[in-house]
Amino acid sequence: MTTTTPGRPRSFDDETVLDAAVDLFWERGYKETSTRDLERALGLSQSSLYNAFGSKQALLLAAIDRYETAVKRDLLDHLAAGGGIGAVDRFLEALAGWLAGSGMRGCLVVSLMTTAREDPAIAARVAAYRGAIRDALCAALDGTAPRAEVQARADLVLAASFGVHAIARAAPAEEVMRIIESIRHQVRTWD
Amino acid sequence: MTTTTPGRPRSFDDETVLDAAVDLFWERGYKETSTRDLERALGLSQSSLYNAFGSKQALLLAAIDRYETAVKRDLLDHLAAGGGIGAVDRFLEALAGWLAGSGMRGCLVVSLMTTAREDPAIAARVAAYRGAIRDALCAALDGTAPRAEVQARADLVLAASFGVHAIARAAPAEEVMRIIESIRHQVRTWD
DNA sequence: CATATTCTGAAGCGCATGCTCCAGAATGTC
DNA sequence: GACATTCTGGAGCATGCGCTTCAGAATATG
Repeated sequence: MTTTTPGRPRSFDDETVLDAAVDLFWERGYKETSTRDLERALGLSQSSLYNAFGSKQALLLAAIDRYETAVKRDLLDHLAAGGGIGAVDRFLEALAGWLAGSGMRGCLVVSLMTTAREDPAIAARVAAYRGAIRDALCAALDGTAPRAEVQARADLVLAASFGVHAIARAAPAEEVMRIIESIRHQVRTWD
Repeated sequence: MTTTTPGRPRSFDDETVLDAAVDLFWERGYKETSTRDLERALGLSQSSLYNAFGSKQALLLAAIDRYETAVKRDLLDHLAAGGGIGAVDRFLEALAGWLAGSGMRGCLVVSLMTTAREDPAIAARVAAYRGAIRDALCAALDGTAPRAEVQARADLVLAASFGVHAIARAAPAEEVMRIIESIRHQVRTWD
C-alpha cells in the first residue's frame, strides 16, 4: 500500500535534513538555534520546513529520535555486546571517542536540560532518553552483583557520564578525557 | 578613606540585587532571562541596572561570584570540616538538601555549560568554579589513598555531582535523590 | 541656598525571533 | 494536455531582544 499521492513530491530527503538539524541543535543548543539558522544549514526555506515538521519544537523532537538512534548504535551496543563490567568499560571508552569525534560538544540531550525545565514535551522526551540509557546499563550489569547494587552502579555511571557531557561543552579535551579515565578506573574495581 | 562622593546615592543594595539576579538566572537560565525580566525581579530600571553593572554578561559574572560564595558556605565547608571519605559523604548529603531546598533547579554554573561554549569570559569563570570544587574534593580525600587514586575519586565525584545537577533540572525529585544515594553508597565503599 | 554630581523612568534604537501567508512553479494522475 | 495537489521562496507579522539616550528628580558638598 505505498501508493503515491498526486502532486509535487518533496525535493529533499527527510533523514538528510534531520541529520543537519541534529548537528545544529547539538552544536549551538536549541534556544540558540534560530529558524533562519536552520533554513541556511538545512537548505530549506522556512515555509518548507514548517510544512514538513510543523514547528521548531517538533523538529527538535524528530532530531532527538534520530540522535538517539545514533547513540544506540555507537554507544549502547557496547553495553549489549557481552555485558558485564567489561561492557560498561567499553561503553565508557566509546564515549571518549564519541566526544572527541563530535568536537567535544557533549550530548544533545544533556544540553537540553534547561529547556526541558520549561517545556513538558521536551522534558518527557529527555526523561525517556535517560531511561533508555539507564536500562541499558542495568541490563549490562545484571548478574554482576545483587540487584540493588546493580541499580546503584547504573545510577552512578549514568550521573557521571551526564556530568562528563556537561563538562565537555566548555572544558579542555584533556581534562574531559582524564575524567572519563577516572570513571573507568572506578568501574574496573567492580570486577 | 571612605569619603562620600557628592551626588545622589544609590537607592538599592548591591547584594540584595545580586541575590535576585542569582535567583532569576538560576531558575530560568542566562539566555532565557531578559533584561526586562531582571528589571521586574530586581526592581530596577534598565538604565540603573546598566549603570551599576555594565552589561547582562557582567551582571551574570557578578552573580556567579555571589553564588559561589553560597556554595562554599553550604556545600564545600562539609569537605573542609574533618576531611576524609566521611566528609565527601556529608558533602553529598548536603547536596541533596541543597537541591531540594532550591526547588530542584540544579546548579547555576552547570546550567551555563552551553552558554560557556560561545562566550570565553563565561567559560573561564565556569572553569574556575569547577576547579574550586575539584580542589576541595582532592583536599578532603588527601591521605585516604595514593595521590593518583585521590584525584581519580575526586574526578568521579565531580562528574557525578555535575550529572546530578543536569538531571535535577528536569527529572522527578525522587529519581534525583535515589541517584545521590547511589553515589554516596559508592563513596562509602572507599572507607 | 547654589552647585555639582549621580540616579532614575520612559521612550526608543536597530535587529532578531518564531511563525504565517500567498502567488506561482513543479510534478503527480487520468 | 488538463487537472489536482503539493512544494517553494519571499515578504511580512507581532513580539521581544540587549542596550542607549536623555531630561529631570534627588541628594551630596561647600
